[in-house]
Amino acid sequence: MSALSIGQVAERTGLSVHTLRFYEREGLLAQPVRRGTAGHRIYSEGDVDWLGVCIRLRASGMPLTDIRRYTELVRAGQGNEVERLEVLRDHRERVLAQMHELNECLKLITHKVAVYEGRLGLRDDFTDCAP
Amino acid sequence: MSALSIGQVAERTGLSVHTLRFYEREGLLAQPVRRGTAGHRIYSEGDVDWLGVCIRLRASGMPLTDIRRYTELVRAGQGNEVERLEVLRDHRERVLAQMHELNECLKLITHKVAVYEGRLGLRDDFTDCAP
DNA sequence: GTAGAATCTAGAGCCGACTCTAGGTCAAAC
DNA sequence: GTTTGACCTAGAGTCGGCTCTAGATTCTAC
Repeated sequence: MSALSIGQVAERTGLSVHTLRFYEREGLLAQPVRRGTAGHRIYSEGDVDWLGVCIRLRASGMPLTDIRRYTELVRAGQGNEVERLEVLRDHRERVLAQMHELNECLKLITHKVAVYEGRLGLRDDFTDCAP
Repeated sequence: MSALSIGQVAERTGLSVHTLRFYEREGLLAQPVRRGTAGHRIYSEGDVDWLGVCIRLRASGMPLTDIRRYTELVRAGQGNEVERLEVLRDHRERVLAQMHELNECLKLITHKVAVYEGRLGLRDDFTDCAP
């Protein structure tokens, strides 16, 4: 199984080494990272995969505390699938809501862009700061 | 023209009075809020509309500094449509990127939800009514 | 006219999520 | 054999975006 240094993982994930250590302290890793000589972290491919999941969850707005909770459930092993499902479903709801919100915003922006393009392309008509 | 107190605007927009004052300090309002006797703020319907735009922009992840920049352009009046367009188009790009990211996350979650649902559906044991 | 609610300003405090610093260990390259 | 660079820990600092406090004033209802 591959063994990666924190620097290599940083490069692969796009997270800084600082952030990787920070995430570990925060309990976001499914299992404690292996250590080599002098206590250097040794990441497995599985660790990197898990980090990938965390990154996705973060990018979609899940707070660290929720990611930690989910991680803890996974770490605890089988028997808590119902709770994991709950966490995931809750987050899915929030993601969907967020997508809806983004869509509304997109409509607004697209409208405004059209207004300004029209104004520039054709002639001045004064529909100023209307929403 | 309607005249609203800060409390009424708070109720309408869902922002707190604190946040309304904060936004004003931060220069997010298209024009300075009118003041009544004793310096109490008097918001117009237009102010509320503009706040609605700000709220949308915030909800879609635009930082306050960018909203302020856009506000300043609007406040400066006609002649800077090109710059306004640039701000809007840039943000649209970011919104689209964010939607893409959310979509990826949604796929991941949906997949995981399916996995857990499958696992629960197949093996029905004491994981059923877990607290 | 007085109690209680709403408003004002200036400024402090808080929270999440990093981000960086200081001071140290260690392996390998020159 | 020392210098370089990647790594370590503990803890401090930063930043964005609010959120709250203190102390004063003013509006509203009785």
